[in-house]
Amino acid sequence: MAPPVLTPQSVDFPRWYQEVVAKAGMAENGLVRGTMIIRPWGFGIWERIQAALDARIKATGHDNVYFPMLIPRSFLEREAEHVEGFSPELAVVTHAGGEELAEPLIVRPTSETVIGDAMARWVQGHRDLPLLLNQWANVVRWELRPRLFLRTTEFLWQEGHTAHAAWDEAEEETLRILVEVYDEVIRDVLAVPALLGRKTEAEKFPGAEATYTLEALMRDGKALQMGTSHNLGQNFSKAFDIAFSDESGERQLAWTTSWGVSTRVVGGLVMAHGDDRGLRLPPRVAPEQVVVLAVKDEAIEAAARLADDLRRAGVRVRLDDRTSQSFGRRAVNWELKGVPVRLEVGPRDIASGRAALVRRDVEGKRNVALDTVAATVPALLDEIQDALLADALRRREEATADVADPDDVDGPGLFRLPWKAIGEAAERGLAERGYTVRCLLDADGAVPSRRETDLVAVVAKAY
RNA sequence: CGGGAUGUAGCGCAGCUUGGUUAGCGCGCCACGUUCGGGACGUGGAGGCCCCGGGUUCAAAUCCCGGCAUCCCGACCA
Repeated sequence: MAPPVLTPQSVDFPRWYQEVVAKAGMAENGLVRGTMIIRPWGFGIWERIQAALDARIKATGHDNVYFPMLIPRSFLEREAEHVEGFSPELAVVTHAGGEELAEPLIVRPTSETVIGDAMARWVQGHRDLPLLLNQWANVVRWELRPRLFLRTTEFLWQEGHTAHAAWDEAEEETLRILVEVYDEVIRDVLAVPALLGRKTEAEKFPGAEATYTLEALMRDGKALQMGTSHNLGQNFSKAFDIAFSDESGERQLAWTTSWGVSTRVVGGLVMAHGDDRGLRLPPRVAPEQVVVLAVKDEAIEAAARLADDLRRAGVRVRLDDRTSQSFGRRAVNWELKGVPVRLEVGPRDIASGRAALVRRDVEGKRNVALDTVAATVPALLDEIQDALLADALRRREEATADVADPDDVDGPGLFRLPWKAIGEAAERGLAERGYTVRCLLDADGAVPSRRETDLVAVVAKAY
């Protein structure tokens, strides 16, 4: 037996993560500290996520736009909490064109300010509302401790920015994005079950009135924020004068929202599903859903035919006919990359009209008929998609404990306890021990409304 | 910004203490052959500003001074 491909998760989870990201060909460090080179396999996964998000963002009525990456420093300073929140992590351009700039430029850490400025011009009357915008962009935040995908200096994301005529419309928008866009993609595409809730005052976005979040459990018992949606109230419309004339001709300030999902979710996908052999990709995000592996030269032709059948059945398929490499090496490699299904075709299979089918999500191989298997694969991919979600949900349930008191919070996993039992003082106490309130839920485990008082806090260590 | 460590081939490392032939090993890469149903093996080969700058010395990867970069542990975060 060859030595293990990866450091086992149980031995050193962070090391496992770094190794799997590198060996699966997902990403590596860039030349500048904290930056990331996303390799084809990693970018392929991101493109699938991006497509799923983009489709739902458009389906809910938003239009894509693009704003510049450079922002005058004075702009950021308009919203007090916002500057305070971001100023430590800004990258600033002080020189350009061979000269020192009169006003330094900020490389955007997020775009509320520039988009707010444009909105102030674009919104004049109530008929201009709601204004529903989204942009795909890169942003820069000078993070102190970067980790590939999870926290990089520069990252890719989408940021939605909307303006509304009334508070409840903004609130509705904030929650619609959370539920109809983010949760759907994270659950149905990434097969990651997330808890949807509200952030505490301590954890909310700088400048927001309320921040909603999707929190997912990773395999080491830590939580990861997969996305956020903010109701900005009138904070930014005050700062940027986003105002409109209502039906009665009164001048009113608009209510705005912003929301984002970043390349961080790729890291979440890795840590939610990956095992000691590598990635386990849900079929809907897998750049290749099936690999047909020709065991020997004599089998290449039959393998190619099978790959064609699969392609016609609508499956993203890759033919591996690199017979100059050993079978074992290739098998290990596809497992590292997490391709959901592998079909092995060798001379012995051809002789008996079959192929060996290997699912990445479960142990074992089984024989299937070479000429009919293609037709059954789409249903099998759905089954794998569901199985990964079920597995992640089961893990989360097993790792969730109900406790009565902050002092009972100890060890990995999620802890549910009454928010009243914590409060803002104990929240700081938990933070000293490395725990944060990930989100607040209502008594039924749903997103709490603004007025609810009987809240449940979910506490965990987080990335 | 504090504490710790490291910069030598694409990657992982040895050599440095005690300066001295042509700087070495494993993986990877290239060629050929034998292999090939779970990380194959043999033979041959390519690949180095030993992080940068200065100093000591007949002689520096090795000793000294300065710089830069990266990694790990804490405080900030999508």
